[in-house]
Amino acid sequence: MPELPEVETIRLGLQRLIVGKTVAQVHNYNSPKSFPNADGDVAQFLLGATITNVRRRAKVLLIELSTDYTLMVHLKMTGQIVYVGGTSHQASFRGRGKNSEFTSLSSGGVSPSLRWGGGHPNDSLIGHLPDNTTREHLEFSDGSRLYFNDLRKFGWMKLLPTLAVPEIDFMKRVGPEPLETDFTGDVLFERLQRRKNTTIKAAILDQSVLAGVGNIYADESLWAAKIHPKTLVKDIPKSKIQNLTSAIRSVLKLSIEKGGSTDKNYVDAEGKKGSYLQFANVFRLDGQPCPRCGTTIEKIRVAGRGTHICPTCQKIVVN
DNA sequence: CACTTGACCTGTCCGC
DNA sequence: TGCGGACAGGTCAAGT
Repeated sequence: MPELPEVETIRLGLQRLIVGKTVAQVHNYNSPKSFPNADGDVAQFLLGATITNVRRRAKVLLIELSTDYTLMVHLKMTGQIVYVGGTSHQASFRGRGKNSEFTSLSSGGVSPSLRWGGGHPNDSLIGHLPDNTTREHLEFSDGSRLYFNDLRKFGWMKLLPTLAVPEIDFMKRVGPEPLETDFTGDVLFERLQRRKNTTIKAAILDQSVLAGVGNIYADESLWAAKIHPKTLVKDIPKSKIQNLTSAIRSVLKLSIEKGGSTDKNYVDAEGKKGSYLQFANVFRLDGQPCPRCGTTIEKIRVAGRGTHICPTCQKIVVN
């Protein structure tokens, strides 16, 4: 699920919702890849800590604490971070919808109808929490809560010293942020030199080449730049990489504007779905006409991932 | 080192 | 309706 725009959307929500709050309780359910229990170091550096900032690097969420520790969260495929505000009355969480304390349902933020979500546009993907997908859950001193849900248990939440964050392997390896102003075609071209003999799709999914692109935005960007995803990196002229760079940036920006993509699981920090997929041109649109030329969109497999292309707009170039 | 594949998990969907 | 297999947005370890 969450690629850069989804994680950024969550970050923006959390920045508004939890900065300044103090952690009063930590609950751990079944999260084999996360910190084990609300005891020991976790309790020492998490309990009583105040949230000072919420940052993002690539697809990783960095919740900074007054204890100079950072809560790192990776949502992987099905993770969710959901804030539930307000009272600490247990009864508030019973029943789906009408008594809900979810900010998304009480603040009038109604998602537009969704192509993929199914059901009524007001439906939340979230029932009362914690539920059977909840892996961690923080309770703040004002009674509001932050839930980490993850159906498939690929995701994790870890606590480590803020100064140690840049030292972990992933952070050292990860490539540039594509929405930074200094991310130019020249930069991407240079980064791609490490993956010259693989397909362009595999290359842009590689987080060491650039940060934050996943399957949805890879397909959308390659369609926008008119590049076949199976094209080998070495066969793509620099001018095309310039186009791809612009495409990646505009696709990611549009998705952030739309609150990200909700296929099945993704919701923002307030439980709301994102609507980007309504604006997608190829992703999951196999069988439908290409918006640019009308050719039927196909689904193929590239780099082990389902991949959507317009066979007319996107041709494999061979040198 | 560069590259590909399978594993991690659980749920859903599709065909028989 | 039930069952088996393929598949799902991400990364990592292990293989070639």
